[in-house]
Amino acid sequence: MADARSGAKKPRKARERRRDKEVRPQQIVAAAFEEFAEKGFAGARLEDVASRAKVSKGLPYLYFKTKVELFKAVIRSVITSHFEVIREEMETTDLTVEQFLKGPFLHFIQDIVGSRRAFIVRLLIAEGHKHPELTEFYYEVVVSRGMETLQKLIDRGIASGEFRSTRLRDFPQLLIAPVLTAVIWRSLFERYRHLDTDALLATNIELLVEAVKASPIKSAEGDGR
Amino acid sequence: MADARSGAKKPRKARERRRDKEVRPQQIVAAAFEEFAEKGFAGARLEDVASRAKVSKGLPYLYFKTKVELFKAVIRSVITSHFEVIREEMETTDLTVEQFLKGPFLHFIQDIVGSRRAFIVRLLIAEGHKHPELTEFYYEVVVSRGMETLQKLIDRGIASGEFRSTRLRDFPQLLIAPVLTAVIWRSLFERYRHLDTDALLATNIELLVEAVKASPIKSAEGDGR
Amino acid sequence: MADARSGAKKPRKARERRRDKEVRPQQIVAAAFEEFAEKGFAGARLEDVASRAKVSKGLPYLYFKTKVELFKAVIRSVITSHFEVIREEMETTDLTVEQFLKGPFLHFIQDIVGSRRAFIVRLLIAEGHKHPELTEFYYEVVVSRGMETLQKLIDRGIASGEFRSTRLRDFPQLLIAPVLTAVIWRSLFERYRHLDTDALLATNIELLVEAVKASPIKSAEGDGR
Amino acid sequence: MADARSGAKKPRKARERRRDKEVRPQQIVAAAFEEFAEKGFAGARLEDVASRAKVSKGLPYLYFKTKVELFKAVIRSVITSHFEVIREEMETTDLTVEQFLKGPFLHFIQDIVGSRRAFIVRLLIAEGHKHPELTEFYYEVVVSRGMETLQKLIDRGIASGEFRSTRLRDFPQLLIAPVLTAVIWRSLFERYRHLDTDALLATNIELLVEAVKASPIKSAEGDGR
DNA sequence: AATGAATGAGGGTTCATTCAT
DNA sequence: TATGAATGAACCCTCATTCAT
Repeated sequence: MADARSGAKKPRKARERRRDKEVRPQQIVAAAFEEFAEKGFAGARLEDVASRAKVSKGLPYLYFKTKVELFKAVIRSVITSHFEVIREEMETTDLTVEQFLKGPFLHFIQDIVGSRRAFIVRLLIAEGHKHPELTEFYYEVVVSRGMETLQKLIDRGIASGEFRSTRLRDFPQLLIAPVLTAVIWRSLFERYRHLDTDALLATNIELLVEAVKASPIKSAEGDGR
Repeated sequence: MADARSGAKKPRKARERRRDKEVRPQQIVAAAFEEFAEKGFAGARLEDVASRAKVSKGLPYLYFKTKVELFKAVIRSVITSHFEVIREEMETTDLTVEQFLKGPFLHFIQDIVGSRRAFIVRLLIAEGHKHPELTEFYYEVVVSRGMETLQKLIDRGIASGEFRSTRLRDFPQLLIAPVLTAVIWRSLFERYRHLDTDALLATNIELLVEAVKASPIKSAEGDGR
Repeated sequence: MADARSGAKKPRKARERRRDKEVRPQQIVAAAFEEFAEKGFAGARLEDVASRAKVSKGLPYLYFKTKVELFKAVIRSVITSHFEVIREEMETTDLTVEQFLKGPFLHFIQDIVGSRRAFIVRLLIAEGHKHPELTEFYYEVVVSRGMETLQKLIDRGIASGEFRSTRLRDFPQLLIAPVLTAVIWRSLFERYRHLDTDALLATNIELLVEAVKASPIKSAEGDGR
Repeated sequence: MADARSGAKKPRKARERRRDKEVRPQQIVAAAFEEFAEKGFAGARLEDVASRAKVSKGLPYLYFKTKVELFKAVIRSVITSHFEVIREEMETTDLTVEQFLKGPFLHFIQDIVGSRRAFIVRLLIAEGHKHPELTEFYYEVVVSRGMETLQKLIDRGIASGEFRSTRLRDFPQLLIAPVLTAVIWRSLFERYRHLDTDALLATNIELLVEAVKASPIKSAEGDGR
């Protein structure tokens, strides 16, 4: 399944061993991710995690002291890194804010919904309050920074005259809110009624942008509100 | 409904018992609600439910065959009834759509966020996929009808010329999305950063209405899009 | 096995149930005693305790929160009460001190060696340092009081002129020391070489008494014995 | 014993390795001793033994087939040799028996109590009955010989007229009994109440000697008994 | 209808032991 | 000889569920 081509008896195993050693935690975390995603924290059995990762029952404990520790590792593995990319882009782009929201940003959140990362949301909602440090970690790394960055983006739009000054600035959550809805719909209601989540997200951004955009003409007259 | 006048020896006790008989299940469901809300389905112990309801450990089994059955009863008890009221109002009101959204509807969703009912959301997200019938029930009774009703409302706005014809009509979820966000924020992140959920919800509606409203002047000129 | 004679189907069970409820903890402690005595704390399996007590695996946990708790209960059950009797006797007797030591006291310690209580010594030696509260409890209830009482006894002998003033008074442990030896010999070496523990204990007391006795005439005539 | 002068490439390493080869088992046994002493047989983890000995987890298995085997090696290592010295001295000394008991013998047993060797007592008491061969070995090498030697010593005293003929001869354990008491007191009760174990042991010997000594006058007449 | 003692399957965790390197 | 990753049996403890009363 991997790059095995050496005809000798053991060299392949040797290489695998060595690689395994480095990959094991990831393997286990990946398996745990699936199990947790499917069954929730309490519902997931470490034995199943192990056998999904094709290792023995006891091995996960070599890398993760407890089930909770493994759970945290799972959360961290999903969170890490994905958000930095879009953040940087957001701060360095030379697109207009509207273009950015309707382009890269929209794609980013559409991707989230489609990706397995979305499960993390369910996990956090379900178990978060039992693991405050984890929630705090998530808040610091993802939520807090995300909100800040969005706020800056909107502010930039306002400063440049592209947007009116509205309360959207104070509630950047509104740009994200449908992501949650989409994720949850997919995992709960999709089987009863299909929801085009891409369009849902696009529509939300369109409408919000429409609402806050300084219309060429309007700007001459003041913004009614 | 509970008026018993049986001339037995201990009339008062008899009456109490009769009342108990009717009230017991509610008592238990209420206690279960609290436990499930605090600890999730798997984390809640039937023994704790029982003692919270001040009944014996075995009693819940007289009314609910299994823990799952009890869980379902909890979900149903929260769902039931609360939504019918607003639905009827929505269909019979003679407010303009904008007035309705910014008035009764806004209050309704603001209430949800504040109420204990909000926990149900977390429960459903966490456990829903394991209980499809339950999810289906919830979908039918709350989600599906809710979306339909909102759609009708928006359509009414369009028909009356109050609103432009936008895709909001296809995604009434957008009017609700921040409710989820608010509920989850409250239960997970409030301790790190306060969020004014009432304002969040209000802002969302304002912005969406702003976006879809047919502005008197605009209508003459077309809406740029 | 018990007093079953009622021919009816259930009455016996009913009676048993009720009695069981009160006796269960004792039953379990008794079974635990055997298991711990045989295998030590770590070596004993709660499941074996349960089946020895003819109850289900989980029942012990209804009465004892943890294995350690059960262990403590075992220790307590053995300690309690047995020592008070001899203590009182020691303080109220009108025998001479020599008579008391060679009579009631000797019998008391001889009994200990023969009884199952002796196992407790092994348990404490083996596990005591891991359960300081337990050890402290044992020290307070048995050791400390025992030493005090013996000291008083010896002091009485000195005061009455029966004994010389020797350091035995400071080390009443010497009157007890062979009990430990006897217990341990029995459980470890008896199979290789028989030891008459009764005689061992008797000899120790004889010799110590001989050593501390103030025989006024002795030097002149030999020791009346 | 370890002088290797092989002219290989890395002489020093070679020599080290050779030395290691001989020292390793001792290293491991020493580490195991500490662990067993602290935590008992079941409580000690082989991994801790290994890391205390600064070797890898698997190495102990190269020298000791199982944990039990290692345990036995520990016991043997402590037993061996220490007792031969005093035995020889006992048989070749030209001190009087009283002098010997109050001098070298007393020092010997006082040393035991202070030394780490004392832990062995706890280990044997706790686990001995599970390892009969071990117990037998201990009995043969230490107990049996020790008792015999003491008996001979006492007999020598009697033969020389230094001692009366008493039952102490049949129970030389009495000279040793307080050692057990001292060891156990130290490890269990010392924290609650200090015991001067040296004085305890000295007192025991003094009193026993006093009891069996043929008083100058008595010796002329014979000891009535 | 109600109690709560009792059951026993199930899951987290540990650790002696193995084995590929 | 030495390493330490990996195995898997075993054991403590929990808790949904039953059932005699």
